[in-house]
Amino acid sequence: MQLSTLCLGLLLAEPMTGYALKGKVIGTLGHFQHASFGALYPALGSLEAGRFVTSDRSGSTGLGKRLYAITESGRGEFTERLAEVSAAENFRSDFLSALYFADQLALDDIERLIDERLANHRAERRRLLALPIASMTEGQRFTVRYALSMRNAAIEFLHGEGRASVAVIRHERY
Amino acid sequence: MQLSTLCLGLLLAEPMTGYALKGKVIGTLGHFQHASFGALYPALGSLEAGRFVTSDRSGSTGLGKRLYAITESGRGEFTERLAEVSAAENFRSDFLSALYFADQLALDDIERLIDERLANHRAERRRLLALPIASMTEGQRFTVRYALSMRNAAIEFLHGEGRASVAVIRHERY
DNA sequence: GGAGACATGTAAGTGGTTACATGATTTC
DNA sequence: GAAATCATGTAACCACTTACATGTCTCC
Repeated sequence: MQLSTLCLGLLLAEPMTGYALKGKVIGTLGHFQHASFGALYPALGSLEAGRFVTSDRSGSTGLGKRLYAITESGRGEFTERLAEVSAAENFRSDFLSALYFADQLALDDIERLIDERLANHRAERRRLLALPIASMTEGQRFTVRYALSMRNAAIEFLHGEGRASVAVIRHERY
Repeated sequence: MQLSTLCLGLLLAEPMTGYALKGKVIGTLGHFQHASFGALYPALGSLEAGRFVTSDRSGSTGLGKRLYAITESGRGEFTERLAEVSAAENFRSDFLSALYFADQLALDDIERLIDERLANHRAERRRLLALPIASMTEGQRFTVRYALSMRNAAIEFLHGEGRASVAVIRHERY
């Protein structure tokens, strides 16, 4: 799903600045989407060009704060785009790519990679657990629980089999 | 990890055509990487320009079959690139993006999305289970088991909580 | 000689990222 | 008045994807 579609959906709830929009994406959709300013502002610009959002500039000097609001046509566009999304997931892992070539890697590097990945998963699990579940819609809670169950599976795997695998590789080598 | 790095690693084992390289990526790294010809041939071209691979054209007429082989400098380059990879994973999900906005979606669409995702996970699990585990290195087996444990977690979640969530949404609406 | 797999490539476009540049507002 | 956070934007680049165009080899 494109960032612009995400913006449309988020603006359904209330008008927001681009900056706030980025915070929302990172904060509440961060477990399956990303956003950078370099992508966000151009996206908002083209959304405005298509009259799917309007923007209200409060300050008049230079770059003022800009409040984006969705239009009627924007609502229609969002509904249309949402109905078209597939159930696809896009997973790319440098971690697994490296481990695939584990036989070319030093044991230290393999262990470092696994520990790093484990730390990342745990940090993300903490973040997910700290989310304000109570104030979310059921759909939003669903995404959090889904992400959580994936993280848990990954942590469990890496903690158990991951270390076992390193032992096998060590044994193969010496 | 870039496609060109992957190619380098795969060519370590034996010289191959671009076509075979793509088959390898899709077949044995498909659970965490992608490859299209439009990306592959330019990548091989720049690898050759950097003298990291050589190519041997067998047929002389037009576009002949081209066997790519890694050079000594290519081996060095691969080792260097491999040592630099981080444990990062890049996960983007249109599925979760849509579910995040479940309150804007018809119940039928929600169910369709979950069923589709479930079918995808199961198909991928079957594919992973059919892989020739015995002839793989321990690192390669590791990536398969990791992917498998993630798929299993997703299937279990969607099969159980997924349906429960739909029931909650249905209940909220009527 | 037709079908289907094998095989190579290009061009245009996409949806970003990274780095940079700037300025406003709040808090101590 | 310094530092941090809030805020907007551009330019260059990147690693792809999609669609297209072409041709070969093998098997029936």
